[in-house]
Amino acid sequence: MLTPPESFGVSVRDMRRLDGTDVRLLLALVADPRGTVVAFAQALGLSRNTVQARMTALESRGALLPFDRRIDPVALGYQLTAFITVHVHQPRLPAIVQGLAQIPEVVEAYGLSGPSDLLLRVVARDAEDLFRINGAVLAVAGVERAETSLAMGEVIPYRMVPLLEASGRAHPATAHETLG
Amino acid sequence: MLTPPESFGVSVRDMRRLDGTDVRLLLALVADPRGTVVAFAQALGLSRNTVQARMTALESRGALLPFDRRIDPVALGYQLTAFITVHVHQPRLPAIVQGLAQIPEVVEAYGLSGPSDLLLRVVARDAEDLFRINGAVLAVAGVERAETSLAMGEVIPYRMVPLLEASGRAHPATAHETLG
DNA sequence: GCAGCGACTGAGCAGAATGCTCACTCCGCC
DNA sequence: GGCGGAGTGAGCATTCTGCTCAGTCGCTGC
Repeated sequence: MLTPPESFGVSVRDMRRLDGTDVRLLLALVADPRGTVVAFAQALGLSRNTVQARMTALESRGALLPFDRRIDPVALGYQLTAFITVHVHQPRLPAIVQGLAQIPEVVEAYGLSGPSDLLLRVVARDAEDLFRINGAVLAVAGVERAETSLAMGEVIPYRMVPLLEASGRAHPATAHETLG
Repeated sequence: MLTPPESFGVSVRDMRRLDGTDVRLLLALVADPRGTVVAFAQALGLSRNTVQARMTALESRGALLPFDRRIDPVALGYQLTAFITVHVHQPRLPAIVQGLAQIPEVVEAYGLSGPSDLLLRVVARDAEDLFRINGAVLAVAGVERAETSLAMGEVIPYRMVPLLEASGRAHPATAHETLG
């Protein structure tokens, strides 16, 4: 895996990769999601101006996913999480997805390669609720089989920090960075 | 069964359910993650004071998940997402989880009921990278089998709004709420 | 070698938001 | 009837934001 021709900084607007400064900013954001621009500027040893520019750039570049992601279903009363692998009549996939999207408890769905076609992440208030939801999934026209696995525990909570750190090492720094 | 209570992240938090006002605030937050307290107060027809109190309450209550969740792996150069179901030697589960946690690309992991023991969400830069990661998973002592399914598409992007709306209808309002 | 360009900086400024406190009002509850 | 929780409006010092401008630095292209 080669590093791109090493111009540093984000010169191209559509460039996907973040440079070291962006990564450090994200790390700071993780440490204090509601921190002020001023605080980050100080923490990163950058000027307020720069941080402000980077922040808006991150947003407009789509490096930040929607806020939905930060809402804990448990707080809403959905204590259970389950994963449902779904086998479908493939030609009808689009309609099936539409049908599944009607079920609020389906909080995420991926199309998969391999033996099963779809992987759903669902949340439920309790076991009975999960049973009902499972039924709702099966009721979607085109769904041929659904296998539910209850999440017994989130053994590794969603995390991006290790990747950020790896990414930071890969893109060491911009010209102006002198901090370790 | 295979649940050492403490090692699993999903502990029973003694959080009260969110009331209608909290839900409306979350909805507003989804609409504008960086919105100011003042703006939300106006949007919800509440006083600035109240919104401020609710916001801090939400945070301290743990209704908001870490910021990690909002970082898009694609922006970091991880173009691929895959799900790996893992069968393990169950008595060694805690050590296995520890081992898996060493792999940065494993961004999330759940203990499952049912045929497989673990479900991993992994990200990778490309196919070759995914192959390497798959190897790393298999190399963890105690892992007996791992089946990788590549995510071909995020057919339903992670979403909480439908649940919020349902939740809002379920908990109509607090005593002071008169707004629709 | 020099001009251009992009990234970063420091300064400045008006207006807005924050954090906090206080006094007061509702409303349900024991 | 008194209490406590939740909300309100006001006030105030401090801080942050959003924006602009002029200037520096280092690479890139001519």
